[in-house]
Amino acid sequence: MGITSKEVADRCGVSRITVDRALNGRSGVGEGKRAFILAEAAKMGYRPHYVARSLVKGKTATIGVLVFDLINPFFSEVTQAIEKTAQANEYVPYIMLTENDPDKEKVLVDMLVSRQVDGLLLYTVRKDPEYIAYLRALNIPVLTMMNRLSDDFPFIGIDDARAMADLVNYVLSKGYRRVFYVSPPLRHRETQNIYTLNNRLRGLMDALNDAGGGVELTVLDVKNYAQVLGNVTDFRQVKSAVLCSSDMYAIEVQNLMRKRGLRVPLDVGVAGFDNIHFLRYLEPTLTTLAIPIEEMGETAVRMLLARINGKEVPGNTLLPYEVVLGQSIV
Amino acid sequence: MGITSKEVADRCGVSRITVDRALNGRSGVGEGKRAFILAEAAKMGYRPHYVARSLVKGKTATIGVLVFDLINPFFSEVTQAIEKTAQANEYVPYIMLTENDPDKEKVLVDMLVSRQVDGLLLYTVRKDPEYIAYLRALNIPVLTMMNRLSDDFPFIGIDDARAMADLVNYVLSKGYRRVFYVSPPLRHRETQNIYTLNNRLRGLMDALNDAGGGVELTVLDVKNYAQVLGNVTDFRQVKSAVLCSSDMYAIEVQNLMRKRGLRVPLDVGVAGFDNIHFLRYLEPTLTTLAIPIEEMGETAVRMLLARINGKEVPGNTLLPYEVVLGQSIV
DNA sequence: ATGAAAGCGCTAACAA
DNA sequence: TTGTTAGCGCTTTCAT
Repeated sequence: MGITSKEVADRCGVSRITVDRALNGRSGVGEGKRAFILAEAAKMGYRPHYVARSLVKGKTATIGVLVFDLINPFFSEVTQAIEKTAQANEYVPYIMLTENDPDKEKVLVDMLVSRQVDGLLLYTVRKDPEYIAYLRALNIPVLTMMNRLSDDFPFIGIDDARAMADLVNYVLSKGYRRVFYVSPPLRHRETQNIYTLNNRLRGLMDALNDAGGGVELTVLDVKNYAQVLGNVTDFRQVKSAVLCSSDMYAIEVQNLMRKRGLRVPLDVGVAGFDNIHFLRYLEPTLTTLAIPIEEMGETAVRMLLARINGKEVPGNTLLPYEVVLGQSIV
Repeated sequence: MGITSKEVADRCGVSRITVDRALNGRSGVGEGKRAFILAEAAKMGYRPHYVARSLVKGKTATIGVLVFDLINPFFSEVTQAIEKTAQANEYVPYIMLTENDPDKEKVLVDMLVSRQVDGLLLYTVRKDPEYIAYLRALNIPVLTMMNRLSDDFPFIGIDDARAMADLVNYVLSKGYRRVFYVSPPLRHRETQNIYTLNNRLRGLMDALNDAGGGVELTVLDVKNYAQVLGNVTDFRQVKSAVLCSSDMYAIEVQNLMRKRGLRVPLDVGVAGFDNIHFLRYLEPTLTTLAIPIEEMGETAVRMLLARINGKEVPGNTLLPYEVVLGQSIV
């Protein structure tokens, strides 16, 4: 295909290794000769062959990244930060999507490891012991994000339970006494990794308990939550709010309410979770919990690269979060 | 690192090549022996070394994908389709973001080629002849998407001009006689590749011309378009609509109007372009132009893989589009 | 400062 | 059916 270092060497009348030294800025080649070689190489359109280099070095300067999808802005935003940070460190990420398919997750990890990624950054949807053992046996750094998997792998995320509790306390402080909680199905607790979702629900429960009762809670972890919510007509009887496990649900709920002619927050309050970039386009502004999405992607990559370079990293990194006071809760 | 095929061979008392044949389903190995080797390999945790294979095959089964960013849903959606299609064909995409930086674009292409991608799929922001010559000299298949670059590289997209014209004709048919057009800056025509944007503007102009005048047009290709639009108070004097080069602008405009207490579409019409997935969460529903985003990503990868496999593909692929009749234009 | 030899893990071509 | 030889393009000893 391309020009090889051998061809450059022949052209310059030196050995391959001398070309290598010149090209990679290593010592052991005279300045004049180095300049000459560089010029010749450029003229010939020489380009280093990363695959060959990887083979001999045993490092590819790639990382494998597994996320849910790219439709949910939370993931596309964190993925963007991951790509940016990797790029800045001259690593290239393999970005692969699991789409909530545990089997696919395993296949993808296998594929990535075959391609000799130097490390893995996982938003995992699995949590079975076989998978943990499998990952451990890979003998490459693995970092988990948001959905914690096991003590074997450093984790980065936020304290979801406390975050949700803080958000709920804020809502309660505004006098809301009836709460609907919208979340994806929480039934598959045993098989799927829903660490994050579980913690958010737990935080909600804890906050309500600590408030000493008196607040009515309805958990809507069903696909047709919109229908169920649509049948509720007496939002104003008790001051009511719909809390959501993510901003995407909150946006849906806001529209649902608008369609029914209900005003947010006058008739019913709404709160989200994540603080995706997209919220800036919404009106009324959404009360939500800000995860430092960009910082998380960036820190995750940095920590993974540190591990790859043999440095130790904390086993548990919880980033700061913030309750965002929007107009949807008053 | 991992187990090599040589180790499996030693363990099985055969030669490396026999293991290779067994593992890759090639002929030239007895069935009993094959089964035995496969079992041993699995037991030992053997995993093919893709880097070594790539080196000898001269193919990496990777493609380089350059897109703008992942924040804009248009790109994250098309990228998702690209990843999915690549994955289904056992290719892995390197997804890299240019963020509208022409210099970065070149650096990234260089990096990808060094990593021996089998082909490139570009949403390019450059269009200078040097770049075209450079890409041609790479001698690997290059496919361009949305922003056409040159006849040298197959292109996939939609007929932006006709699409915009169709959309505008629909708007005019509703009696709108005053049009504001919101677009990113169109000034850097000479240096940046704004093929798509240019065509959309041209389609708008053409449609207005064909309508025989009588329609007032204001092009807002400035960063502070919101301010300018904010100063317009007489939307209802002449039936007015704000058309946008993309849905993201249209969403911003809708909110802008809502903030000012103006009703869409009663006081002013709004139309977007792209039909991003996110629109389903908006109210009132947006009139827009549907690009088959998923189909585009899928077809682009398919065509690129066809080229990689030595097949010819059309130089110009225009996908069907559709005017989506939302509530924001009546 | 320069080069020769060896090898990363795999596979294509040829031999037996 | 099985194995040997050679080599992909590069880099790491070790020698000169």
